[in-house]
Amino acid sequence: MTQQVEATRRVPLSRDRVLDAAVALADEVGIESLSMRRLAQELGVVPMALYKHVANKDELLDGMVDAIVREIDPPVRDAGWKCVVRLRVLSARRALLRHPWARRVLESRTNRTPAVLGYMDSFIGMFLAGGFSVDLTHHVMHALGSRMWGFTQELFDDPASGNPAAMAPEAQAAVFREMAERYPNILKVATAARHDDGSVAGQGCDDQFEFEFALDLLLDGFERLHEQGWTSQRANLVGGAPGDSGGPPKPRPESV
Amino acid sequence: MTQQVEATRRVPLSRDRVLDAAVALADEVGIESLSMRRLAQELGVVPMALYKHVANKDELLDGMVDAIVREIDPPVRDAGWKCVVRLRVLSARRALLRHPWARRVLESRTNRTPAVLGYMDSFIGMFLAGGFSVDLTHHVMHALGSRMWGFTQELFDDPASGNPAAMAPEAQAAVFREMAERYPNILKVATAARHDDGSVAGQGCDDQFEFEFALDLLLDGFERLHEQGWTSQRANLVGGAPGDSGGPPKPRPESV
DNA sequence: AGGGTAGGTGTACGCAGTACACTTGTCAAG
DNA sequence: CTTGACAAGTGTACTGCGTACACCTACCCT
Repeated sequence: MTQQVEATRRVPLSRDRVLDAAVALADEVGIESLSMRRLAQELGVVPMALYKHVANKDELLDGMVDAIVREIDPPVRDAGWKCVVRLRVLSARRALLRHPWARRVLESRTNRTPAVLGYMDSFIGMFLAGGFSVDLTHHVMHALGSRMWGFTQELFDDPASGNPAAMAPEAQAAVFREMAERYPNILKVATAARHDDGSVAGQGCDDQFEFEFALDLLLDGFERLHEQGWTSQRANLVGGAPGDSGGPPKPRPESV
Repeated sequence: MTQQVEATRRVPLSRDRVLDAAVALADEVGIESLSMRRLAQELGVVPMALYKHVANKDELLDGMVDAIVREIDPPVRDAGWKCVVRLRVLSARRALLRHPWARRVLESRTNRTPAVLGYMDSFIGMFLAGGFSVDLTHHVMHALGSRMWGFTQELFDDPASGNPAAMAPEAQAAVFREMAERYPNILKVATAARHDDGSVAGQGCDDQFEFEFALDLLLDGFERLHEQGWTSQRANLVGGAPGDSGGPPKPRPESV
């Protein structure tokens, strides 16, 4: 009988099991529905049991982020910095797209977890290995910002339609007319983006294309600065703008 | 006596009064401590009273965002697109910096409020007025992304120190040693960024500089594409990559 | 004078995170 | 074989949240 109980006995929880379950649950029901109680239930356990394996919910979220970040491929070897960086970012993008909630969580955290730091460190290393100065690398990392993770914020998601097709065509037309009047420019680019791929209701534009467009624009900018031997003339902080060292971005002090 | 009561009687709530109080409270105690209950208390009113003026908390947050967005200056007139865009973004940045919580709220919302749409519309208008094609404008807006609002995500905030100076120097040294071992590249750029302005404990780098650096890098990129008459050859979606129309960003289909 | 209505109130519900004291299962040492 | 320590899981309870719903009340218009 004892044996039977042991046979039925669940495998004990562990931090990894908790984290994996949390990731799976978030994938399934969305991050906003991920609660300690719900997760516990999923694991067939009482809520407080989780606290034996994670300190609190924040630490749980950190662990989830770390798990995703570890999915990102390591940098490819023996290639130019541009290619290495590009592929790495696109790998990150793939990982993040597998878990749509990851973007939000990553943004909400003041990321100091090991995997995140490790990723950033190796990211910096890619530029340094490519011959970038520490100075330029620093600014370039800032310029890349969260695009390092492979996401854009789609502030722009299909502005014309609330629920794509789930409203009466008359109401749809009314919304459309209203938009045309109030936000003519948005409408222009929205409709232009659309009849490229024919659909009105579907996804307005190709996110992957937009992402790579922006990424390449930045990388090309970095390349130009690097070739020119750009360096941040900190002089423009204390005095007049010196002879622009050839590079384009030369911030004029705008009196913030 | 009735008069006396009337004299003491509070001015009635209104949507604007609620919104203003919410903004002020968030400025003061942080967005995460802004609750309906707390806000009601601040206004000397019972929580449910607020619901006579805002539908729910989400709508409250939307209203708060709108209030901030309305603080952004209108575009300057009679200047080149680059200057107009630049100044507008920097104005947005100033507005957002006045309310540190605004970034997070703006990001968390699926922004469809009037002021936000209005801002985006006029933003698009600036490029179109500068002679950009609708097509290029579209991609450029994506590339700008949330930088349109004047913020970077400071994923990078001073990686070496938890609480700047609030820890024992020995512990500080230990952390430092640990960092040096595990994240040597982060350490390199962090320390380099630092001794420029002398302080070790303070803000590691000049956010405004970083922001303008990235912004100008993008704007210069836009300018180059515009001058070249760049256009997105959507052909690369259906067939082979056509003769690159001169512009740098030419996404290779990377098999996402 | 009367009644509709906008604005403010009170009570209550369900859900969240988690503190704290407890039982239970496992295994090593005596 | 007992014992007892320790890790893992439990139960109960607290506080705070957003908000539904029924109610009151003071004012304006007829």
